[in-house]
Amino acid sequence: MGCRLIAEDPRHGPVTGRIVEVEAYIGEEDRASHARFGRTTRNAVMYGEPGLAYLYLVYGMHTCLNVVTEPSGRPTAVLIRAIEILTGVELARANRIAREAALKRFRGDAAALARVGARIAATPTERLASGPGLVGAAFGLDPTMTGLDLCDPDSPLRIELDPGAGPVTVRVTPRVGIAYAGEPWTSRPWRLLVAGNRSVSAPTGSA
DNA sequence: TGAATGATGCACT
DNA sequence: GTGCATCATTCAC
Repeated sequence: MGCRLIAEDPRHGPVTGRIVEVEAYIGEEDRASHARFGRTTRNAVMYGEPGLAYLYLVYGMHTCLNVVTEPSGRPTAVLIRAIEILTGVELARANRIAREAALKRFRGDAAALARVGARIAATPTERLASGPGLVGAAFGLDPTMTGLDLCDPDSPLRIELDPGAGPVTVRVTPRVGIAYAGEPWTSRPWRLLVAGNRSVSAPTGSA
């Protein structure tokens, strides 16, 4: 929280933004975590070095970005749920449009594509990455980026301190979309968000 | 090999 | 507020 995410596009430059909402997934005992079944091919990187990126496809279409947080052998990760985009805004919009076009397979339906373009052009900048799937779309992320070192200043996908960020109030709530996990995991206050920030995901963002 | 199921977002009512 | 798109990953057989 309070750091910046930077995604370098070799052709079009970087998109950067401030992380304003995250969720923690802690250990195999956390029934909401991808590590709840133990180590698998998909989640192996969660057992790796802290600072590595873990990206996966959810609901068959959205890419979510996580950061491994604890030393090797203990599967923990933080899901980046929302970002306030600071630079590369137009590239972020283009990424959003491209992702949605790919998703809907318009097959040359120019009118439908134009409607998506118009809607995203009208989306306020602060809502371009206000959800975990939207972060993936706006920053042009995909699961093949798993394993990148987010702490490496030379990495095309990285996290840096944000000296420009002033003091903020951090609010905690239960995590979103994990009803299947059961108690006590559904109630654990492991979602963190910047209070009052307009880039926080709806609908619980106002909580 | 097969079936169930999501760490979601959008269109429509 | 409800329904749906869409498929990799997972577990059970």
